[in-house]
Parts: sequence; structure tokens; C-alpha cells
Amino acid sequence: MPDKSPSNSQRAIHELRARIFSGELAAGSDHLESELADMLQMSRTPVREAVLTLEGQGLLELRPRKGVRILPLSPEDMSEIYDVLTELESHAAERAATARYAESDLQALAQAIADMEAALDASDLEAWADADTRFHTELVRLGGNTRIQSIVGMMSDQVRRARMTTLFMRPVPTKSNEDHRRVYQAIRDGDAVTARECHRKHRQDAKKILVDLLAKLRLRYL
Amino acid sequence: MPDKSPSNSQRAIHELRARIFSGELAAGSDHLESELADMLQMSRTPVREAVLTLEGQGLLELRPRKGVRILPLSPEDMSEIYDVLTELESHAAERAATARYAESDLQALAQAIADMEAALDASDLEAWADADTRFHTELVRLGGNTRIQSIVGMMSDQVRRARMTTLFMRPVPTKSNEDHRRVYQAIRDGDAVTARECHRKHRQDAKKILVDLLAKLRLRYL
DNA sequence: GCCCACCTTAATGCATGCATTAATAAATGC
DNA sequence: GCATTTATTAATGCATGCATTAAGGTGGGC
Repeated sequence: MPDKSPSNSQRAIHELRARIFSGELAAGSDHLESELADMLQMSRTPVREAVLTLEGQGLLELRPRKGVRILPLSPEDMSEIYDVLTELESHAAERAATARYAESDLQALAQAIADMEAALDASDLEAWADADTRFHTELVRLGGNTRIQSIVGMMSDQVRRARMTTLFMRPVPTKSNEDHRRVYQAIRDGDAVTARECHRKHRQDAKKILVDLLAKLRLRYL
Repeated sequence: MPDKSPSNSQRAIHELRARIFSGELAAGSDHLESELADMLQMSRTPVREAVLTLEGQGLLELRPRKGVRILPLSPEDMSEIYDVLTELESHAAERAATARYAESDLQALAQAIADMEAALDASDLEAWADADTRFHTELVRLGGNTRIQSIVGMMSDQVRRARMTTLFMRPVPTKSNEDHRRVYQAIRDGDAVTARECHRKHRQDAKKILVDLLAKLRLRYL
């Protein structure tokens, strides 16, 4: 038997995450435990456990008697999250450079960059976003700090919806690709300071673009 | 009726945290859910919920069939955590400086510094550690990023035991106080770069002292 | 007409019990 | 004696049911 069934509790976590990301569970909406339990065809117990876990991940909020609220993201939230990402990812970039990886270890990073460029040429923003995510994930992995990996993962999850919604409203991320390449080179060359500072600036730019966009569109919640 | 009883689940969280910090639940030890339930005089359900939450905070680990394991800290863990604290706290320091707080808003910070100095004069390390914690907490609060506050809180919790054990093995933290004062002044003067860099160096030094100490003592787990 | 107390409703927090299944011990074959 | 299978044990994952209690509605007092 190939796949042993995961526990209902695990399934609940994954299903709920997926539905939050897809927007099926809309930001700001409230849901009773029993409603979610019906939806997932299981009892309230594993749902409660999943909800507890996801609350810890910052994706939703338990409001006793009012139901589970899917957390919306304000521009301030976005700003906070991008600041965390900026600091932790640039640290990871610095460490990745210090580690003097062999070029073969940077394969995944290079591939992500290549994919992003190809996606831009093909004007495929979805593919670009996917490759961009891979780049950042891989960068953080190369940084070697498991706590940073998990924090960055959590923060990225929190902005995931907003990222997708704004993807098509943003200017084409040409500059982004140059940034990535510079960071890659610095890491390959073992230039920790450049890797750190380049990535830092890259993330700060990304934050500014996003925050300005939200301001211009008067988007208060996503 | 003054205090409405908190839920058992909340109580379980607090009790377990307290017992983990105190060492009553020793690092590396395993405990059955039923054992914890007996200990806290409640059923397994709220204990399970608490355990799920604390797992999310990185204080323990659920190992199905093997019990709940109180996570020990390796020197590598300490190193990871201090790196996260370094990055996020120095960002907070930078922001606190940028915010141009009135001197009255920096009262708590100044008080913490004064308390640390008094504690050092009185050779009261416990009091020093307490004031040091207050300084860092307040600094992060002034930074104004709620996510950084909660992440720093989690990371600080994770090193809490180790911090206490090593407190009396470390050289007297005289230099620390100078650092704190410099950071305070930079914040008061609105010098964001200095605030950031000073605090950064401060944390890096703290990390080095701790990691070196652990290496010297050949401590593998705390 | 407004405010407060009471009541109704139903969502949650939690205890309980059971089926499942991993871990260990026992037993069998080689 | 060792390896492999089988049996035993017991911890967990989960469903269920109930007591509690908050939220909102209702009615009465002023």
C-alpha cells in the first residue's frame, strides 16, 4: 500500500490552508467549527486541532462564540511581514555566501532565476511568481537556519493571497530579475556583504512597490 | 466576581510553559498525554490542545506513540535563535529610532537600563537578567512591528532555560550595559543607523559569548 | 420611548470511550 | 542462536454528548 492515510487532523490543516489560499474561505469571513467539520466531513475534534495550529501560523483567529475568522491582511500587516522577510532573507543570503557553496549546490537557485526570465519573456506571470517563490525558498534553505526557514515560510503564507491578487496589478518585475542575478553571483563569489545588501534592497523595493500599489488602489484589506 | 476562570486549555498552556521553564519538565524528557493530564488534573483534550499550541511555539515536539518530547537546545539551535534575534531586534531598534519617540515614551527602556546597572552593582544576576529581558522586550515593542514582537517572544522563550543555566557561568555583563545605553541614546537622538548597528553588534557579541561558552564547557544540550 | 433584567438559543470547552495501530514482547522456524 | 512472524499492549486519533455560558432577543419597568 503506497500511501498510508494521513490523520484527519493533518488533512484538515492542508484542506483549510488550501481553501484559505484559494479564497474559498474568504479573508474576513467567519466560520463555525461545526461548519468546517461538515465541510471536511469529519468531527469537530480534528478540525479544532487544525484550527489551533493554523492560528499559530497566523492564518486565522479563534473568536470564541463568533467562530473562526480568516484573517484579512491590511497594508500595515503587509508592511510588517515584508520587513520580517527583508531582515531574515538577507541574513540567509549573507550566510549562503559565507558558506561557499559549490556551483552544483546552487543549481536550484540558478534554475529558479532562469525560469523567472523565461516566464517574463513568455509574459507568464503565474509561472514567474512560482519561480520567484522557489528562488526565495531556496535562498533561505541555503542560508541553513531552520528557524528562519520556518518563519519565512509562515510569513510567506500569510501574504500569499495578497501576493496573488496584486500580481497582475504590478508593473512587470523586470528589475527583480536583475536583483536575483546579482544576489546569485554574490553568493557564488562568496561575497557576503554584497549578497546581504543586494537582497535587502531587493526586498525593500518589493515592499515599496506593493505598499504604494495598495495605497494607490485604496485597498484596505486583502 | 473579580477573575473569571480561564479555560483549562489556557491553564494547560501556562502550566506547561512554566514547568518547561522551571525544568520540572526536563529538556529531552518524554511525557504521555495522559501523564500530563493527570499532572494538571484535567482530561486529555485540553492538554492536547495546549501541546499543539506549544509545539507551534517550538517548545516541544509531538512524537506519536512516543509521547510529548520537551525540546532540548543544541548549540546550533542557540546559534540559529540568536541570529534571528539579532536581525529582528536590530530592525526594531532602527524603527524605534526612526519613530522619534518623546523621552517620556522611552521611560521603560531607560528604567530597564538603570535597573541593569543597579543589579550589576549589587551583583544580583537574576535581577540583571530580568531587567535585560525587559530592555529587549521594550525595545522590540518600540519598534512597532507586532510580528517581530511575537517572533522575538517565541525565540526568547526557546532559549529561556539555556539563558538561565548559563547566566552564572558567563563573565559579568559589564559591556552589555554600555551597549544598551548606546542603543538608547541612538533611539532618543533618532539615529537609526547607529541604533541598528549598535544593537546588531550587541547581539552578535552576546551570541559569540554564549556559543564560545557552550563550546568550552562541551555542553551539547540544554 | 429607553434601559435593564431575564430568558432562549446554540457554540464552545471538555470529559469520555472506543477503534486503530505502532511498539514491544513472545513465539516460531531455520 | 538469530531472524522473522505473530500476539499483546497501550497511546493516540477521533467521534460523541453534555454542561457551561455568551450573544441576542424579549418583555417589563420607568
